[in-house]
Amino acid sequence: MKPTIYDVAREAGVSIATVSKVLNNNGRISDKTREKVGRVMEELNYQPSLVASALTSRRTGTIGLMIPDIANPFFAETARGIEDYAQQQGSDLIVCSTDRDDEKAARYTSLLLRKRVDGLIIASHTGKTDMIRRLLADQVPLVLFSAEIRSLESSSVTVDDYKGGYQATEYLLSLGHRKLGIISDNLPGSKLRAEGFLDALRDAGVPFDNPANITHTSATLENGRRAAAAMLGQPEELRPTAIFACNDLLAIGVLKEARSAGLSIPRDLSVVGFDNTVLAEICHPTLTSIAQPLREMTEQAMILLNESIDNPDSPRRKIMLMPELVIRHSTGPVPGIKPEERLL
Amino acid sequence: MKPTIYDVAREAGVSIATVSKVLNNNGRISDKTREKVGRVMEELNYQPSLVASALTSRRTGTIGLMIPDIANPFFAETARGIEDYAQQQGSDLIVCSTDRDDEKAARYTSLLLRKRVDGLIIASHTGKTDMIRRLLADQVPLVLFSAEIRSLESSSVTVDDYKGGYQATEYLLSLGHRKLGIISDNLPGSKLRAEGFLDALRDAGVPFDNPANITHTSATLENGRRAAAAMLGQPEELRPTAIFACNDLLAIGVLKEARSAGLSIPRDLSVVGFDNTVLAEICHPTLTSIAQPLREMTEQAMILLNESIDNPDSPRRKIMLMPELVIRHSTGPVPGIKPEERLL
DNA sequence: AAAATTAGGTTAAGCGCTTACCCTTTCCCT
DNA sequence: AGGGAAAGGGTAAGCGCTTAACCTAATTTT
Repeated sequence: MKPTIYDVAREAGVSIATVSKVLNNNGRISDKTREKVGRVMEELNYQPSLVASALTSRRTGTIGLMIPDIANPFFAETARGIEDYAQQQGSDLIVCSTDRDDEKAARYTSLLLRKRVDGLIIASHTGKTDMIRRLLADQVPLVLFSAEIRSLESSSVTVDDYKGGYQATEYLLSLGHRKLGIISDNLPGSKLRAEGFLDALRDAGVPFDNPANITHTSATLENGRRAAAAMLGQPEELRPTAIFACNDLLAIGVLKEARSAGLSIPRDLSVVGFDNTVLAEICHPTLTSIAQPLREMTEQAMILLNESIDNPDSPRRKIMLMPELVIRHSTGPVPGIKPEERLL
Repeated sequence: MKPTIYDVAREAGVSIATVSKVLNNNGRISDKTREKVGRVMEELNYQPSLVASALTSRRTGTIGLMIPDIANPFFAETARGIEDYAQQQGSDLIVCSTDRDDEKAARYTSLLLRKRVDGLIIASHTGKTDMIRRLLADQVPLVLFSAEIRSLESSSVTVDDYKGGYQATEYLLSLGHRKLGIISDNLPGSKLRAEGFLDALRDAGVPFDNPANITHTSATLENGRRAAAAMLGQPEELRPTAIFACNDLLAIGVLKEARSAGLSIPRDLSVVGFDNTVLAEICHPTLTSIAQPLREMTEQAMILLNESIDNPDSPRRKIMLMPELVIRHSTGPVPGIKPEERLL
């Protein structure tokens, strides 16, 4: 049997309260006792049960992370950031892949609540607000990650998606592109990215009048390919010379399709992705992408979560961080364009 | 305050033992009582505390997963497989990224033990056996994943690394390649892969006498590049026409380096990777790779772990699964080779 | 009809900690 | 020297469950 606090107390000739105090380093304990108890702990290889301690102290030291899929690089990187931060404060992470399935999310949420996790970071909501609304009402410490819900008063950490879309588009315009395409997915953030795209065009006075050059789909490589195939299959005068994809996977699909259509990148087509995952470095040519400042985002998320854990009715805060354009080799100027025709 | 089992018992007019029994669906309870209690639980939105129940039942329903880095696609996919299986049985996963740092691993392990996880899946050991040996001695249910330790009597699930290396090499030989290179990393499994490589050459009677064509390094894209640069920089007669890299990341480094050296793949160079991660589909050309049967592996790992949890002194088992060659576009015949010169 | 089962609960003792509160000593001040 | 404060530690009541043991009434067996 694993030794308990009673065993330690007995061996050290003190009460369990004393042991508990040296364990948690509080209360008044003389150096001598502290040392003796410490020694006994070593001898017995005592591992205090955090489940017992959680029962009394109401802190489990574990936080739940809800994401669509841990096998998706963007979320794996997110998880890593949060894990590192949690680890620093002695907590750890239960990872829950929901596949954006509301029922699965509900099951997981319930499990996490029964496990009495200290808090939740949710990066997988589907837009259905009722479950989150209920959690909030129940005072469950929680922060929304990477996608917020405007109608809800919840803490959140996001990147400025609108700005990201705007930025990507501005950049493509500056390279001389005038016929642009956009492939968006069906997530909340992507809507904003698309808005940014459209507004950037409008602000530059570049018309966007070909409905075939905007596609909504879900984020897979194959869908990216298909969407690109449709756009690139148009007659030359309609076909875009640059495509903004709302995430890296879609963008890489575009890259692949372009190549098999015999186009050279970036000469014949420029492509910008979003998220700046490892994939952007892996593919060929390497992908220009809008980076989410993941490390800062995860750090902020943990800060907000901690606030909320320490004081359940501390004010909720929404934090929005700036995206950053990372230029690689999938983008280039429109061939033959004269410098003065470039924007900016 | 969250309702407890006492609240439910009081409202339902029964004892807490009864509530516990309907909760766990054991003991003898009439349908009427069961229903009434169930109704009260709903009304109160009762969420039984699994931490309290863990304290008595000695089952936390959580398992610890130790991996080098959750942001590494191979381990993220592993985690997903284990998570899915765990979820089916109502458990969940604490993910620990150790960076293959023994001290970090020790800290995490201790945390997991104090949290009284039901068992450990370890995919991150560094070859230092003492910590694992101690865990085993302490009867901690555990299974080694993806790399075993021959000297230890521990359950494990691995792919046949030797066979994988052999298979990759056989395939390259069958394409007519005779000057091969290998880039290995410093992990236990990779040694076996390299052995398989060398034995395949020996068995085919193909000499491997150029020490410059074997490199050991750690698994990063950049290291793959560097290693490839060294090999490809040799005079034509020494330079390999095919390279086997012991994991996908290294292989992709090779792809990149080859391209910037102006080589065309697979015409001028064939490349085989290992692990068959998503990256193999992302890169260009897509990567021929030795696949680990991840889904079966994670399933087996969970089966072994469960056995060990249910009966701590059930016999340990080592399971080795077969790798599979997945042919994509990074490999091809040596140019100009006649069919009869090919090995089969 | 008496004895033996069975169904359906209840009682109470933990599980291994934390913590408010209390009790001695010892020390310091005046 | 006497009194108060501080230092060091102990007591005991939970935290919210599970489960062995037990009890009573109803049902079955012979």
